[in-house]
Amino acid sequence: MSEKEDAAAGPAWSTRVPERPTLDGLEERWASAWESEGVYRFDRSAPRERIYSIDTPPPTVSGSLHVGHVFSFTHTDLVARYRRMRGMEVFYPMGWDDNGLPTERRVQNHFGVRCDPTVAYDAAFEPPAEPPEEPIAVSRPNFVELCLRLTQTDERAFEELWRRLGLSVDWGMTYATIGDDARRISQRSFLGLLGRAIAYQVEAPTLWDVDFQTAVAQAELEDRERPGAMHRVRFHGEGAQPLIETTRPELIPACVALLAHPDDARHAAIVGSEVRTPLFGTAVPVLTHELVERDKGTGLVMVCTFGDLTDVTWWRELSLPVRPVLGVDGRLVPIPWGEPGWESADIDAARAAYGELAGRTINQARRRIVELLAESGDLIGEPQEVKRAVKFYERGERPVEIVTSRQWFIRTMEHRDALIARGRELKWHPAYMRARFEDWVNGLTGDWCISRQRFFGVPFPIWYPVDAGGVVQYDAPITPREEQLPVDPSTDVPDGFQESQRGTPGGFIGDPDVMDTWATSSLTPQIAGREWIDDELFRAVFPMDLRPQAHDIIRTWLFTTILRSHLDHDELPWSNAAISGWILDPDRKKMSKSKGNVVTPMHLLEEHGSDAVRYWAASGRPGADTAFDPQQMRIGRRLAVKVLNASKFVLQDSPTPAARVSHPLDRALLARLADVIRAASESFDAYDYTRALERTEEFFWWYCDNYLELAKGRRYDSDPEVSGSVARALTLSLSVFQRLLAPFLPFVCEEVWSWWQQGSVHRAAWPQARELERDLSGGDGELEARALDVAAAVLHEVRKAKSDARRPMRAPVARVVVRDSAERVGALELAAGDLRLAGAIELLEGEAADAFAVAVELADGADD
RNA sequence: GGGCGCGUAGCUCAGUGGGAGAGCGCUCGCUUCACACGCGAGAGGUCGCAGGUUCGAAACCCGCCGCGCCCACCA
Repeated sequence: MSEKEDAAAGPAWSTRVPERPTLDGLEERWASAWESEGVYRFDRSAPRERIYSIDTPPPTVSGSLHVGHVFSFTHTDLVARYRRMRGMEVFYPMGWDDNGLPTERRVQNHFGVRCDPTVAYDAAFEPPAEPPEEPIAVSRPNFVELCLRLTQTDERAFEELWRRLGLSVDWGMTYATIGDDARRISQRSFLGLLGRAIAYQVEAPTLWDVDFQTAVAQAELEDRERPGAMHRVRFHGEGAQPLIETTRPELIPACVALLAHPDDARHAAIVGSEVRTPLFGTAVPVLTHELVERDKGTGLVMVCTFGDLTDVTWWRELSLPVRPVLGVDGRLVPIPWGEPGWESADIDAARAAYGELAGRTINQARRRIVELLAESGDLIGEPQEVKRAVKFYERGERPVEIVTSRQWFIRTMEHRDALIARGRELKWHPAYMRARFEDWVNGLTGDWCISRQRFFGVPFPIWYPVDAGGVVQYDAPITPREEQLPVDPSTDVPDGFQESQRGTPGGFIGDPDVMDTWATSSLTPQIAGREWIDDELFRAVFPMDLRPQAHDIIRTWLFTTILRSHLDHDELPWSNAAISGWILDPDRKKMSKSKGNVVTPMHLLEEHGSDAVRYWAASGRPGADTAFDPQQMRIGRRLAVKVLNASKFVLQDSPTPAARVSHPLDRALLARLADVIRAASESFDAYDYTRALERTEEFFWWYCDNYLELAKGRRYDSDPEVSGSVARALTLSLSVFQRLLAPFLPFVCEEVWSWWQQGSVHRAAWPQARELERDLSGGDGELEARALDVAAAVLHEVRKAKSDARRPMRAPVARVVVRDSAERVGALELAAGDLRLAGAIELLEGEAADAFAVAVELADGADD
């Protein structure tokens, strides 16, 4: 039982049972009471072993929260509330992910500005009231300021929603991924990796989005089905005229080789020879490689600079030359035909043909070259329509290309084995989610590219010297001192230089890029725990206990967070990962805006009530995709109403409880309750909140339908031992139910708790089976349990008789004859008097164990 | 092509070696002194298909079919 704390109750805690309890208004009332009482405040003075720390997912603020957020954030809150009631100090901060492209795009449109890192910072800059036609160029620090200004509005709306949903976050601890501290920690970690040569810079083929004109990472790609066409194209050889098939004929000028499989006899004759490309007459070798698939197309494949990642593999392994034709803007660049690397059997023809393509976009160039190939007779047959999966940047609108550029990378390939081992150290909930992590690590094809050619993000804290000849010395980066962080090299000046030297011979330039958003998000445990800024706090919360997140970002957020912690701390960032599923609409598709079926979360909370929505969320098992189901919310609301009414029934006019529960039915009830406490606790310990809810809820309904009915007749019994035993069983069980349900239905449970207890239920002790030990000691548990079973069964038969006779439930009973096994009849004898059937009850012993039969005679006459 | 998950009542799902279950929906009944945001009762299923293991399989094994997600060297 909760200890009565003297005078701890504020004005919000009343002590009266209302006449007509209602759910209306509970959210506002208790959310503000929790805030003013500091119920969820984190006490950092607690020893580490009593701290439970959560690495909350920071939602992207430039967008809106949707039903899926409500779903998964509720799961985390269930665990947080359970651990808090178990006596843990719960470190449960909230972060805002305001760093990245979505915010950048919103700010551009909202204020009518564009970021130009070459512009100087203007401390007095104020955007016009109305966004101008032509965007105003502003410095990166000014742009970041505008981002922060806009995201603050979003963050307030998000916080309001989370409070209404009842997340037990300590709102005194929030962070933003673009905030000063996040930039400081992110830049410091980067500099550490740079010092250890784990971060490095290199000019290499990189995945490239031509619209955003930035490098992107493997983890940010997704496949989309796109219609394409397969073209059969003839190359020119001495005698042989080999055919290839390609979906990307516009890359023929970028062709550097043809490949066949080493065992493919069909092409053995030309392997080792040279052939010339159609239209351009460039000589390319015919080589072999194991990766070529014989049964695709003609068995000959064209290698270009670069059509896909396989081209990069072949280019690397076969030491092929490069012939880049694609520019960073997705258009074909001018080519100096005749110069080294661009030789041709017929320079004029090559120039003429390529002149038709230069400056065009990929799609335009493809259409034109098909016409040219048809005219020259090198296109064999008609192009065949094909469906093909094409890689897109997940936010992009055109396929990613591969472009050679200078980028920053973090070494991951050499750590793959260690990362797999980290994944096995981590406790996954559910366990099978680990396979997704291992699949991803095993499938990595290159180091993690972390630089982006964008503006709103954490800048690389790097400058480069410019030599006397004006050449940038990329190999000799200048780094800031730690205490200078965070720096923006586009406006800050490195030690020993003046601003006037920026971009001049003998001067310096800043690295123009920003980090991938995951390069910062991968440090959320360090950011939330304020590593290096508040090391005492960091030591208290890191490594954290829990990472909650959805399964779609295992390859990004979960993976990169493990990587960074492994590299910087040589340990896991957290000991448990709880993976939530997605919300599916009734068609079993992931709910998304494009489907037009997104319901706004605030509307849901207003319509059904927060407890009801939480109940629905809690019914989604860890990891399982769950259907959006308003019906389930109505059931949750029904449960909340039941909690109100059952609590009212137990608490109103309660006779004086005895010091101890003494009667068999009451003792049996408490014994079953102890089992439920054990089951719910075990489930919560295993992060299976759904099972904890199911067990508790199932028994609570049974309790209302059966035990409370049995108690009705007995609680005002003239014998104070009977009434005292019932009263004690009722108050003990009510206290337990209110606490077991508190994580799921925090508002209604706080309300009913306040009617008779001091302090918040959310800081009360989680129920323990041993609270009931004293009342359960002695006696014959089995016999008493059987008595309760049989009594409930008889009650059921009596109701059935009334229902079959279409009589009201208050119809009097003349006589009940129960026939059952000797064992069960014996048990019922203990409780027969407590059934209060208002009529005679006869017990007969039957022959077999399944002899249970009840004959009910209803009294004739009026029902009232 | 590979991996993971799923397939049980009209719907959403629980059930992992021995009685086929819950809630909703449906049908019928009832103002019952906590609750009409209620209460009581009832109907409803060849547990995806086909083999195997076992005295016994919804559950364990093998194969297949279907759905979803992730991954892949998708020319």
